[in-house]
Amino acid sequence: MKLSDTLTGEKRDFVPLDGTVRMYVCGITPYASAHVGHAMSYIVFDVLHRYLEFKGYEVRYVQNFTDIEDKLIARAAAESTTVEELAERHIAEYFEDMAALNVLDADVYPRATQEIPKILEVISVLIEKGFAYPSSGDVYFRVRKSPAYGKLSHRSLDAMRAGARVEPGVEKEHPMDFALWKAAKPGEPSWDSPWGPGRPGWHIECSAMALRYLGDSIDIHGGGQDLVFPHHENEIAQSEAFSGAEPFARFWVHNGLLHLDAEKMSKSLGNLVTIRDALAKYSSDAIRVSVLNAHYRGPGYYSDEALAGAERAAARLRQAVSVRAPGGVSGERLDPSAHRERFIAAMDDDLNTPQALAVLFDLARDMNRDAEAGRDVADARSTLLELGREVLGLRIEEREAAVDDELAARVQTLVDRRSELRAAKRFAEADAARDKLSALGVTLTDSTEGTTWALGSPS
RNA sequence: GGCGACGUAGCCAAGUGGUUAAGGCGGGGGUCUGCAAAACCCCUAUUCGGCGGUUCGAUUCCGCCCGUCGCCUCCA
Repeated sequence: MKLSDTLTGEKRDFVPLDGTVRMYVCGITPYASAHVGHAMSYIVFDVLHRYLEFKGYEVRYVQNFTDIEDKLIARAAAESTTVEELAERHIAEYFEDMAALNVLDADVYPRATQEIPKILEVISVLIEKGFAYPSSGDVYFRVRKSPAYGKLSHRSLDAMRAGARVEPGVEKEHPMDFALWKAAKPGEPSWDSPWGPGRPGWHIECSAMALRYLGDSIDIHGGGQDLVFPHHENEIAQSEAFSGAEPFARFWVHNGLLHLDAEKMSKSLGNLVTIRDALAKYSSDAIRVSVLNAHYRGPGYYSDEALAGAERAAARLRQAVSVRAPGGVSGERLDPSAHRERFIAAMDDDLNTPQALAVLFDLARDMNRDAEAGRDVADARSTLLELGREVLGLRIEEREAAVDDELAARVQTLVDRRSELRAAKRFAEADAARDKLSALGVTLTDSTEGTTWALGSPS
């Protein structure tokens, strides 16, 4: 398959270094509930994960939690709790959110606070090699020592220097030098180090975890586009300086950012919709469809209109898997192999999920049409479910009725009475019964085989 | 200011140097139904931001312009 690489700007053939694909995706900083922008990112990498496995690769997927960081410290203080408690709570919530979105688990979920020895090792080696220097309890990375600094984000040190913010009271050799280790302030969580008590800087934890769990050279490093600079730029600099191995990551994969009302959804802007908010209104299939309906590298848009449309689209797939030829099949069958090939070709082309989804919709239409014509669509149904579920992570299942028996019995009684009225052609009374049920949120579906009902709007 | 991305039907969104420019939503028509609802089927861009250039031919390649957005500071 072909995959885009932010570092080179190329779309080229993806072949793992060896039999196992090593994939590292930057995880969350667990100081707040995850929002739908996170959902977009992790759905994208979930589909990449799933597709690589579908292609027969073994994948070792590592996703971190940065559970010590300025925001966590500030938020914990504001909530009068500890950093650990705050992080633990949001990590647990994150796992629930991901499960609800049908995102497969990574193989390892390392946490910064549990990787301090490796972090200290990396920093020590960087100092030994001259890539880092202590400065009054802090340790900084020396960007001028790294000649290729800026290669990922495609900018020069000079260009960055112009806009660099100079923090007062910090003694750095260059404005762009960044902290590997931060001296502890009173009351902050800290760990002992050769440079005094402190905590890791923002970028070092990802380098340490990637190096520890995946090695010096990994196949895919992913994250949102907003991480390209400075986070990933710094990760490359640190990791390559530490190991001497290049490239640190063979493919840098970045997803576009989710927008809400024409602006990027971000924590600082405060225009957030949490994953829980979204799941309260829309199914995970709808959320996934809305994400996968656009290419991962472009921006995404979250709006009620878009999600409602995606909900209808997801329902279309769900409906298609239940179609059967009325009155038996004629012996001809719908052969889905061409659809399957088109789907794979689309996914092979840098994960073109909009096109892959389109193939599934084409298949759904063909199934409806052919079933009506008396053809056997069993193979097509298997293909639709295989590709939709395994690769795109859709559930494609009937909504849970979630109706207790007592209510079901009462509704059924009313439905039966209406059926009797209809049979007697007392339509005015029958319609009144339907209206009454409708007011209770029950939708009726009449067919030649009788009347079925469901809570809420059908399918 | 520097770097980068993008502008395709009412909305979202793929795509291609040249037979009919995917798909979804919405809208219109039809089938089904006692009537509905739901569902399904069909239709829905002579045209791809504007102006030039390259070419036999460009929406697709190049240049300029206009517009939107992102990064350069914490962010998936």
